[in-house]
Amino acid sequence: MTVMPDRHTLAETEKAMNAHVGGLALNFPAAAAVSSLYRAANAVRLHLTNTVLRERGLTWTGFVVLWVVWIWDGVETRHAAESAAISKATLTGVVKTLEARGLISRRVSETDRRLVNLDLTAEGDALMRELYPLFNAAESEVVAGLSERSLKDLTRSLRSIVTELEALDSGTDAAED
Amino acid sequence: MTVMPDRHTLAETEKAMNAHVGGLALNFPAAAAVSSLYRAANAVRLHLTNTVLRERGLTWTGFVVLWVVWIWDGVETRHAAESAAISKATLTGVVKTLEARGLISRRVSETDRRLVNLDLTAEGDALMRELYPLFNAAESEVVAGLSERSLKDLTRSLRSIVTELEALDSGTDAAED
DNA sequence: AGCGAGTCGTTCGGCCCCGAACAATACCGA
DNA sequence: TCGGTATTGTTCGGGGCCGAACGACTCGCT
Repeated sequence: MTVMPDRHTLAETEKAMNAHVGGLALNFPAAAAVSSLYRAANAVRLHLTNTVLRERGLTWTGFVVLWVVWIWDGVETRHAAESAAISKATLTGVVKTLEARGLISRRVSETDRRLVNLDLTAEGDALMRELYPLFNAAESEVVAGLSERSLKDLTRSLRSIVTELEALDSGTDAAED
Repeated sequence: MTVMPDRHTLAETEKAMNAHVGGLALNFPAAAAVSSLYRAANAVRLHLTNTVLRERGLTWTGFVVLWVVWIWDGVETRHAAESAAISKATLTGVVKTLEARGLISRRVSETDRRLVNLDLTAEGDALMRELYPLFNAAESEVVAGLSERSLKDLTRSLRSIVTELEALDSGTDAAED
């Protein structure tokens, strides 16, 4: 087995970056943070998918949608999309998949016929009751290396980024005057 | 305009969670961290894509691959896939797209005919030289709300998670004795 | 020399993912 | 009442994304 991974080291990457853009006035800590954020999110999704979800035939996004519907005892699709942080178009496809597996049901609202309500089937509910504790245990393992304090700070910083982005994006096309 | 977003509040979500799984011995801080991590990564990708990449006809992943090849002055595809944190299968498709746009070139290695070397074309190089400073400025904006100290801690914690995951995943099917 | 084991990039099938365009529906002011 | 405007979920087209299977290739061993 190779002890030294053949992928490039952090220090090597920084060196190569400097050789290319060292002269420019760039924000390296910001680049490092964004890069780490993306890598970590990907790694976590991959790990949780492979250790918990795949053997049950669920994808990450499918599980997230299931979770949202479960926690709220059924939701309208527009809220489900926002809670799962995916577009409405994506949600339509994911729900179709989950519906085909008998885990979720769609029901057009009677008071507003544009709306569609999502509910778990009995099977979906049973699955989540069994699966979520396992999923959460895997989540625990993922952040086990962080102190309680670090974990709290991490969560706060990440939420701060999300908040910042919401402000930035919503202000983009709004009136300035 | 609605001041109060109609999506569920953090506190409301926790309340609903407690109602469902409050009796179980779960790790809530871990769940909050993972959830925040995923949301933040998605939000950042969406924001940077829409503000910088889309107008140039680039996707997030396409840009990352371009960046990796740029920084290293050409790489073998296996290293590019790992650096970009995507599978080899995905890389094949992304490279095909970038190649069709004349930004990247493929060249079979002469010493080992299994390997393929990736290089930027002159056009690709010019694009990165112009684009990366803009991209980095947008990255700066994303993390502008964090103090220097918070940013550093954030990056360290995220890297720690990645490291932890690499250990977990590689140890899964390896010999234990 | 040659064969078996390992590694490389590609292909394939299935799903996620999004923005844009769309039809159905609801709401509101004249 | 009724026409304009806004909102909802869906469809469509183009890509990203992965694991599994595969053919091409290399290398160590005999």
